[in-house]
Amino acid sequence: MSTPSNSDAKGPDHARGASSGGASRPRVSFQAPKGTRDLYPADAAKRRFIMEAWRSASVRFGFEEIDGPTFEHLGLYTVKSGEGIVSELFSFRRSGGEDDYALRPEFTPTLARMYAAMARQLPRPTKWFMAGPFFRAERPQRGRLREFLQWNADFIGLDVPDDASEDARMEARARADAEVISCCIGFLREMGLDASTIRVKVNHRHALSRWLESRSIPASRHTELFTLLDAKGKMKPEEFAQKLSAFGFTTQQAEIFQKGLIRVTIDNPPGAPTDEVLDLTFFSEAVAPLVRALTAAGVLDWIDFDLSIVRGLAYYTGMVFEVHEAGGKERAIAGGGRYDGLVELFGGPPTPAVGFGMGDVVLSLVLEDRGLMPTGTAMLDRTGIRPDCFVISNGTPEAGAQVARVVASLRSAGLHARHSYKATGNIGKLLKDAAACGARLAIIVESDTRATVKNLDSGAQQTDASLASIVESVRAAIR
RNA sequence: GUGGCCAUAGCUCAGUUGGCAGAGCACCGGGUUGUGAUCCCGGUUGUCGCGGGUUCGAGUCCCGUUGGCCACCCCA
Repeated sequence: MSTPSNSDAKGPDHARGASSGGASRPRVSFQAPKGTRDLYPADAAKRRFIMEAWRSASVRFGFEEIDGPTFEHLGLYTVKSGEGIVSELFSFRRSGGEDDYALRPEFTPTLARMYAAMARQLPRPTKWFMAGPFFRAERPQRGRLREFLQWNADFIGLDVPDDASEDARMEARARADAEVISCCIGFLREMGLDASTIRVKVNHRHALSRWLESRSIPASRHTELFTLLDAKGKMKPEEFAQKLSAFGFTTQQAEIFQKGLIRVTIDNPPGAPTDEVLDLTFFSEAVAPLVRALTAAGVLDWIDFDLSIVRGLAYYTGMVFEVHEAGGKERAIAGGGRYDGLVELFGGPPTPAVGFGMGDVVLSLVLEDRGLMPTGTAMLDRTGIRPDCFVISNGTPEAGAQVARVVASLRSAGLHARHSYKATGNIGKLLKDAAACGARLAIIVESDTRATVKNLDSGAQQTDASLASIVESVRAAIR
């Protein structure tokens, strides 16, 4: 390791090896790439916990699991989002190849591609979910990394015939919208969150569009209004009101947009005569079926209707929503909406669809902050990796000789059995080892035929158990 | 892409005007009490993120670079 450096002869470009081997080597970084995570056992358990909960909620709500490639042709993403998206992607070309690829930054294009390819033979509606890694070339900060997990659930097509009336289709869209939102809420509820800590903010693009149309404001300016509403929080109220006046809204009306929230119940729909400042008739008509469907699903108490939620994406065509921690300090936990034109854009038949995505980064922050991320044996239980038993010797040679045999027979029987790798015969230290790994039972081998079975949760112990029937004893004790 | 702060043992951190690389916890071994604790003794752990520069001498000062945290931007 004391080889003299020959960097003088190699020049500065070769003097940067992280290795101390002496000979020049390519520069190697021993740090993980920016915005990625190394998952040690406790971290991997958290990931598994979240992934399993996502899967469980999806299955419970009748979604089927799919997945696609983690990289796609670069063009798949520029079709929807334009060339500007490229700087946000990890894109690459294989050495010697001619095609450009990109690590997937989102799932919707893959979903639309997969659906379009099979549309003729898929049931209506089709309900799909997936959860997996995604990649975005953004600068990391709180709640945002370059590699993260995302859960997607999508409801594609409607549960009515193609020739159904527009009213029937509107009701069907609202049912689908509500089912997707309910699935998201069902997961959050399972995590221990509730309507006082989490708010689901919902808006409907038809409401604003029809309001603008009624004022003869051309469609070309609708996007401009969406952008302005999206930027609401980043400007002073006076500036916001002044810009809003360009769309015919008064200062008083701007205050309603400023506050955003419209709390709605089934008995108190928006557009009631009490709303004198801003005529909410269009909003009311747009969301009334959705309010009914959310009520039927039992989740209306989680919902705030919020006129300022627009989502950045141009492709949303109806309901849009975001899920926020009630304190409003974190980034959005989840977001989604209706995108009725997207499947067609990817070569499929005209197909209404609604879905959402939820990342693991903000979710984890919220769960950790509220003490809802399991730790210790609770996490081992939730992820199914808690040891059933920990086999130790009482320190005598004849007992010590039996440990490996006992462990092997327990493992052959399908039990999760561990033992100590320590040299000590100190029973107190070995029990500490057993408790540290979260084992339910400790088996203290006492001789070449007998053992003590100790329940590490209760402290109760059964003495003089037979080694010959140890598997049955363990099964009985952990039942 | 822009800006601020930061990087020393496995973890949390100290390290004075530049002068021998440190503490607690953790971990490992031994001892005591046949039971997870307490206690006692001993021990391991360092490319001071990386690469240059200044200097007799750099963890410390300077430059660059990588990574982290935070804000802006963006947010599928």
